[in-house]
Amino acid sequence: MSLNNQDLNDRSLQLLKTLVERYIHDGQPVGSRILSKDSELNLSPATIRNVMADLEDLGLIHSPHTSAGRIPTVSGYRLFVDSLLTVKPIDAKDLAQISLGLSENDDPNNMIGAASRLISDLTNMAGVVTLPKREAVYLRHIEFLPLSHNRVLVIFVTNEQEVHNKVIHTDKVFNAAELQQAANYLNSLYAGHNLAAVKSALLKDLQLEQERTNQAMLDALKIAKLTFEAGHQKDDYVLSGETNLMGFSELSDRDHLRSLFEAFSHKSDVIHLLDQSMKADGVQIFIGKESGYQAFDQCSLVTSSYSVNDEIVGVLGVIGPTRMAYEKIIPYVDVTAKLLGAALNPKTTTP
Amino acid sequence: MSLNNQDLNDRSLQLLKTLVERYIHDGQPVGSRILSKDSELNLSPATIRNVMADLEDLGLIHSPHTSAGRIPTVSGYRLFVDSLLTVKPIDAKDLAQISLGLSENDDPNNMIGAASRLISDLTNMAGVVTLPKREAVYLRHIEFLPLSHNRVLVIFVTNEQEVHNKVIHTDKVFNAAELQQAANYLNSLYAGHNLAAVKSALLKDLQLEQERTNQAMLDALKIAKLTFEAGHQKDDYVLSGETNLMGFSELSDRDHLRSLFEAFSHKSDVIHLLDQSMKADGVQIFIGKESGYQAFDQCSLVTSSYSVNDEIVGVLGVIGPTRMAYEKIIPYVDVTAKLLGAALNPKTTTP
DNA sequence: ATTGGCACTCACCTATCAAGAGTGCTAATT
DNA sequence: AATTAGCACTCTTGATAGGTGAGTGCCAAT
Repeated sequence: MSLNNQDLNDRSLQLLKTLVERYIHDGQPVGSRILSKDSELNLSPATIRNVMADLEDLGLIHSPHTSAGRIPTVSGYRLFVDSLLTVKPIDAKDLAQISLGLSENDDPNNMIGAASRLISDLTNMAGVVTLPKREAVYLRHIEFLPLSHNRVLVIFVTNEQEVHNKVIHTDKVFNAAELQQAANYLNSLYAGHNLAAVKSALLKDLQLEQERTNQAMLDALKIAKLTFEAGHQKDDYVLSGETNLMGFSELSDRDHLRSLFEAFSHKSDVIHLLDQSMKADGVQIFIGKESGYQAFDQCSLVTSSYSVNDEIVGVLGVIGPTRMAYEKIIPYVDVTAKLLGAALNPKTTTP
Repeated sequence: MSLNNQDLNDRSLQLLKTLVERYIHDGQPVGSRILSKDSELNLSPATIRNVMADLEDLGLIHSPHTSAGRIPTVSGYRLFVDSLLTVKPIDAKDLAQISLGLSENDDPNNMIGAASRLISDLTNMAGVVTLPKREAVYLRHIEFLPLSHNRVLVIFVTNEQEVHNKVIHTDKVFNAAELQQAANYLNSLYAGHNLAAVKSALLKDLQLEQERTNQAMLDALKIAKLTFEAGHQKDDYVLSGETNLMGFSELSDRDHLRSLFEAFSHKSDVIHLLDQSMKADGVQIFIGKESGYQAFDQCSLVTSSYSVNDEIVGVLGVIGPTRMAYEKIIPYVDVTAKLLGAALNPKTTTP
């Protein structure tokens, strides 16, 4: 109704704030009487009703039915978290729990799982953390082992300590010694180089070598080509505490729960959402249908990217009902993401 | 009431059978009138009622309330699946789907996931497959890479193509060359040997070497000890189609669903159950509380172990409501387990 | 041994009613 | 001109009551 500037005065905002807080707190539609007592404005319920009617015209709140109180809409929540929210500092005990929980691990993969479990336990909602994925991934070491027939097991290490393995099918059958030689050759040639660079160098070298007809090296390059040609990056995340979501009455409708959990198993939708918050740093919030996915209808997603060496490598987040205590959740997500990044940071290098 | 032999005549059993079938089919308590028409015995409802009263005394069926029909108890189901069931042959199209689905993969881990998804899709319930775990696991190849400080990345391959990796902390700092030498030494010493044997040999060799004071070899053995000392076998399984379970009205109670899904995430209970069916070969069935776990109250678990080279290495199963179509599910589980075993069988070895 | 008949039980559906919470509007108040 | 009291109205919620139908257990007849 475009009453925009006129009606969004301090008082309306103040009332919207208390309304949202109150609704988040006890899940019941908030009526004028309650709001009149809850806010410190000393206004009569009648006045409050007028203001609420305005807020409803603006699409910030709405009534489930005539004789119920008001509930924030998505826009209402959005305004609330963007401008009205006063975040609470994180509890010292919880902070300690996070640092401790993250310091217990060496293996990055375990660390991701630990972070996911920590944030889910602390918030009593679902925790989700993407596996770290670096832009610059360099090849550290490669190794081949012969399998039966013309199959070869490839093991290669990237970025300090990330181990990958796959099975490739070669044109001819190689024995262990030949493969060892190929690996040595490739390691001397490409170790320490960016993987993207390796791939393009590979094609060039392959052509060059083809002319020189050094069979052993040619074979090595061919094997390497097979190794790196298919994308081996698996976008994935670790989810914990999904079952916490079953405790929330607003999500406990069976079909709703089902589509939510189906989204969790298919992963692609969640990945896509998380990828979006990968771009920004700092905390990002998706409220209800803002995400664009039907399954997340009554859910909000609070995320923060985490960084290793000032490079954003992943996202940590919490999934819960739209009606969640944002003022607590936001700092928890923020801090956990920061601590996770720090914990993943390789210890100061020494030779 | 120990009327055992007398009352469990063919007629009673026949009626129990049709009762269970009917209940499985439409989920409603079965009354005497329906049963009278359903069974081919041409008995009046009154007679049926007498028989049902006997079956109830024997604890095979029970009434949810006075004026409802009868439902099988756990014992009733048990008797049904053990003695009364006539399994249906598997659908040819589905059989083709299974073989096809399992033949598309090279990586054993992918294959497990595929099997889990296949069985869950075909049965419309939850599919679960344990990762294959061989009794006899032999060391194939070991490799070390230096990390920062005194940390070393260990990669070792067991059983043809299973790649493991872990980070160990050594007493002193090693460089790449030293580690390479150690790996060579250990490979020459232990490659091809059973892992258990390697572990014990390690301790012996360590003592021997300590006297001879060959530092390089001593170091190698020490590193190996660190590598193998902590149990690195991770009992795990791949679960698919959990969300299918949300569609069954008898499980859709929120708390029930929650404890079920919590059991799925904690894994240990499920693992324990699956381990039990690892011992037997052929299809095993746990009905309702028979499993001993509260969470599986209204669920049945149909499992079959699967074998590679005549050695049982894992379990494939289906989790669904107690009221499931056993006559269809059983052969599906059976066949899928067999095909999975076959698909995992390493191709006939050639040098 | 089987069956028809009959009284009885219980879940389930529907209608009705009263209470309570909350609203919107209007007129009075500040 | 903003605020408030008052009032009629709406809609949910919970309790109560009646009716229906499916199904049972038991008894007497076949």
